[in-house]
Amino acid sequence: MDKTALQILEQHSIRPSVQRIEVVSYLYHNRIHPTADEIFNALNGTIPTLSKTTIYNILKLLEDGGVVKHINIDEKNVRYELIIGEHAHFRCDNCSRIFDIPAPTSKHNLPEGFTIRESDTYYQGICPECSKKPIV
Amino acid sequence: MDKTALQILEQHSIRPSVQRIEVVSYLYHNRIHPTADEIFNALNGTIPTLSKTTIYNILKLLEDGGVVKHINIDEKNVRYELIIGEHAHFRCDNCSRIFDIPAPTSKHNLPEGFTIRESDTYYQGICPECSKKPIV
DNA sequence: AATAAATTTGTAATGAATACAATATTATAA
DNA sequence: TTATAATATTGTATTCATTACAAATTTATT
Repeated sequence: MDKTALQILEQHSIRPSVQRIEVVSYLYHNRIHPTADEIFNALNGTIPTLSKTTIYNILKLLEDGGVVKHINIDEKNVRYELIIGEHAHFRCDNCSRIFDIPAPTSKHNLPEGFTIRESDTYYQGICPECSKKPIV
Repeated sequence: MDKTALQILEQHSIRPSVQRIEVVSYLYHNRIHPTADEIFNALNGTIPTLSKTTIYNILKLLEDGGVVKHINIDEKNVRYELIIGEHAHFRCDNCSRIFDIPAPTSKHNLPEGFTIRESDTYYQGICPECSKKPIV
């Protein structure tokens, strides 16, 4: 049982359960911005009775509770990550992996009247590993 | 028949057709970042035989040809816009409309080895109109 | 006009996400 | 503890955007 995951849930006043702890633990230890499906497949081994609906339920709960954030960089599926310090996302055109990248230092040019709640920066290009090998 | 839309297609070496001209024309005159479904519904009146598959086909063709770009700010549907000058996108939390906003002046903090092909900035918050009226 | 190529269309399939009701688990009251 | 209420999980069915694919139509070429 993951102590850190339990703490994260408690800090956000979300009642822990085996399933919730496992989801948070998975996101904590696998910073790969997984889809709901990937999380389900990863946890189905340890929790054989797991249902995919539960994953969706928990992700919604965690998002409402401010524990996770979804990422729209991939047009197929929604991806999720634990909310950590501010950063940007980089998706490699070649291997499709998503990397956490330091956020740019930006001066926003917002017209009069707009109020920003959140700002996200998405990069696309080639990651260091794929730069070294010939593009498939 | 929209002369401008025809020109845009010709500039990108895409053979014109009634359907293609109408899609480009719609995107040119309606800067609302529509979904494929919205485009279909808007054009189905003028082209009664129109098929939704055609809209998807054309959007893919236009995207490959560098005429349009898709936007992932909305987790439900993919949205489209004509490629114009660089700008950021702002989605209003209240009315869900997407606004074109001047791009921020950014100094990117890319780690060694990453190469950027494209960078997108997405804002979320409250638009001027919704700031004035009480939030629903 | 005949034939080939390109485009559009309709239908069926896919697959992520949601709705919902049933079951199981946990907390609370007696 | 036992009974009851509240919460959480699960399975199934549904929705809906998108894609696959083949037939029909339109446009270009010989």
